[in-house]
Amino acid sequence: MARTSGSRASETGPRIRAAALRLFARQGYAAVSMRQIAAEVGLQVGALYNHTPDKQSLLCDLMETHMTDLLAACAAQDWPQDPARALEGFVRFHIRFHAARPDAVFMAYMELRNLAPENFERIEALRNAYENRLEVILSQGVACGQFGLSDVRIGTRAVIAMLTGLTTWFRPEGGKTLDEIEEVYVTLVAQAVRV
Amino acid sequence: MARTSGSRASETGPRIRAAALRLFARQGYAAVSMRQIAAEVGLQVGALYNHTPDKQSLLCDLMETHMTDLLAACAAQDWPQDPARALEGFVRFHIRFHAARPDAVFMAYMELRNLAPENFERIEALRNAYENRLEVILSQGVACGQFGLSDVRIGTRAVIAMLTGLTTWFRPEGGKTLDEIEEVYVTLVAQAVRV
DNA sequence: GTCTATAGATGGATAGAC
DNA sequence: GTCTATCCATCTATAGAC
Repeated sequence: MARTSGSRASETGPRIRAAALRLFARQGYAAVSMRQIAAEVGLQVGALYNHTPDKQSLLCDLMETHMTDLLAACAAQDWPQDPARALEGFVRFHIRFHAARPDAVFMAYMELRNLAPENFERIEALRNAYENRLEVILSQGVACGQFGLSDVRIGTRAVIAMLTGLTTWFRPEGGKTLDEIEEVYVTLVAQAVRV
Repeated sequence: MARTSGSRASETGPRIRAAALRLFARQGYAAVSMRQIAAEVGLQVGALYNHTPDKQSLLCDLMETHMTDLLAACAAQDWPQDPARALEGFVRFHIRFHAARPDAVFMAYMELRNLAPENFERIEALRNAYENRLEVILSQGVACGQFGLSDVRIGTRAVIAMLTGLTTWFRPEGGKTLDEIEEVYVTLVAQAVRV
């Protein structure tokens, strides 16, 4: 209560996580040291351990936060009954959500193998829950004859890979706006699965 | 000439590279130690340095070998004049080549950021040369009115991402054979780009 | 809650004997 | 060409002063 020293103490945790996210995404979990994270935040190494039990927990927290944010945002969307319209909505939602947080997406994709086994299982379950949203849409479209997909499971993975791949090359300063790219993807996906 | 000691000395280099490839793909470059690689081959650490100047060169060699193999195989294909048939050929070629070497593909994709800058540039150029093969096919299809793609550059990247994503989940022991999966992808891609 | 200091382990890479 | 032994840097995590 005596000190007001610049910022609330409770903001240090989030700042550490933000720095770790940046660094993990750019250099990879194994290549980033706790010292580097501390320096990025303006702390000494020891101080980090007031905010996380260890490096692995830091990674796991970031991954879990990203996945639960994704699932929450996905659930908050309103999903049209019509499969074709739902699919279009999914493509737009996925692109916008992922393009808005490239670091988290990149990390979530690349660092799965650096999770301890029990952490991996939990994160993997969250990921499957998300992909299931798309799989249900494709199934419904096939069931009612709107989509001509010969294998829903493969189609789901193909579409997810195509959409997520966008974040590996999209740069806001590039020639195309995100809106323009979104339109191209909407068309590509819609045509790919139609009868 | 005196010793025949089990195997030719000249096979040690390839065995080191094979072990490094396996480990880099499974755990990531930064997470793998030279001691681990040596143990996998049945050597002590110091002996590795008779076959590679350092760890970075080992990674770079593996990446470059993979990319030049890919380009050579791609050039050896015979490519139909007709864009639709060429596109089908590309999909089949890409899937087969990549499914046959999942470790190399995974490493080539994940470890780009661990290359020293000058190495990165060289590998990136090789990658662009490969993607250009697809871009040319799509351009020709658009030019002659067979494809309805609204942006060739985006389409190229979307298709590559979709195809390469296959290697992150395909397992030979899974329910589908590679041939079956290949057919699904051929259809998905052909439909995605048609007018 | 952050600091300094350090423990204890492990990393890449080298030297010299064989 | 491989071994043993080692240098030296760096790493994660902890201890204790403030």
